[in-house]
Amino acid sequence: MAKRETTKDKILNAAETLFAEHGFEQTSLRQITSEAGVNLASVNYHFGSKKALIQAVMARYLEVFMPALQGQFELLALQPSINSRQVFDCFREPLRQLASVRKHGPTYFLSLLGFAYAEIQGHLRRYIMTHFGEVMQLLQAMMHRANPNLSPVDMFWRLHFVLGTLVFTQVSGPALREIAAADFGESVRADQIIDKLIPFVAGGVDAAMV
Amino acid sequence: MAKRETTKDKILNAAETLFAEHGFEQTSLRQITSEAGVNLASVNYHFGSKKALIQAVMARYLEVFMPALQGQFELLALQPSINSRQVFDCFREPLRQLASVRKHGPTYFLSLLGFAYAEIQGHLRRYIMTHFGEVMQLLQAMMHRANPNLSPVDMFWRLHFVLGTLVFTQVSGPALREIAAADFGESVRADQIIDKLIPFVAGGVDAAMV
DNA sequence: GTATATTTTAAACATTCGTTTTAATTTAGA
DNA sequence: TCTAAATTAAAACGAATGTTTAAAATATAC
Repeated sequence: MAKRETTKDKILNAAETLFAEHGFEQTSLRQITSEAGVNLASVNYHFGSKKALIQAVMARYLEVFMPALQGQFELLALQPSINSRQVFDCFREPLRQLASVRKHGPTYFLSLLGFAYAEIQGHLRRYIMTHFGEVMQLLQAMMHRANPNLSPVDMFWRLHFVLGTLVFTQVSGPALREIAAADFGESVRADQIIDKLIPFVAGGVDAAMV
Repeated sequence: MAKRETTKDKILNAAETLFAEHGFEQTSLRQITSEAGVNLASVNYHFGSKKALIQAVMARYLEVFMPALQGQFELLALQPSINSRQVFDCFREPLRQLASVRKHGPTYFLSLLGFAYAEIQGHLRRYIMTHFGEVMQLLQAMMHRANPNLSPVDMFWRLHFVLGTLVFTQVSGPALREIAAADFGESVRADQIIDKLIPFVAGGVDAAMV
């Protein structure tokens, strides 16, 4: 039967694509409703406000991604010894699974996360901490087991450096991929950047603190 | 005699502070002219447009920073062997010298750079490449000498990861410093973050490519 | 000192944005 | 089928933005 796509879903899908490509603030409700083929007012009718729409778009992914990530962490926690590389590799499978949410789910999600952090820093941090605090604590615990010599405050900073790298890469990803393709003749798919990213951040986290 | 501060300079100083604190797009011309105590229209009279004002603010720092950085690179190039850590340490002194431009020059500059990259990616990249291409080529040469085993394309990506880390750290710096101070009781001055950053990025660049 | 050029000022302009309103239309329940 | 609720539609609102205009004020040159 496959019931016809509802207005709410049309908005979510159009918003997600535009948000991932141009950011939240750069995308207007008129662009979204035009792309979705619905009336402008329906966003406020179904979601209440633009901010609530943004949150709904993020939630659709986070509710799939976070439990999957937690599962990976719990699996890794069984190991007798852990290193940073293994912790970051935990992100791969949950990220891949986002393809079930939407065709380009993995790419979209990272891009959304990047813009969310860059544009509305405080809100996203608070949302993640209140809704998925357990996963974040697990991440911290894993990182500490992987690097017990690093002080908590130094680990705090390095984890945010990691986040920064991820965020920036996704936000400026299309432009960088274009340059890389032009300069080196090597075109990198969006979902392959994480293969270049993980060794880098693992190396950074494991670096000696001078 | 210390001639009275001209309108143009008043605008530049007010704009710089507000840009560094809230970003370019988040800062309106009315905020700037109000803070500077000048008329709204004087921005367009003296600079032509907001975009030109942004460029003027950035240029004031880049024209001091880039030649100083080039000097450091040329000094390092004389060494028989080079490692990544030494390359990144080259940024310290030029950054410190920005205090001569303005009281909080070093902090402002990094913050501006962060916002510039996050908000108007293409423009800044193009501006830097056309005006300071020689310095950027020197940086690439230095990094290649420090890590000859890394392919050019991999080095390209890692350098942009580094930039991303820097950018993000500065943009979300105030919020992060606040959290760190609250959670760990350790308050870090803005200009001290770079001490935590350099080992991280050096470790990331030197990581083995799996 | 006067005329010219430069700068400052106040006001309005033209867009764009998220949101609200009000009426029309569709859907669902009795 | 009739009625009430839910949804869609068109239009306008109110606020904010960068920019332009045209007159007033100031500084500069002869």
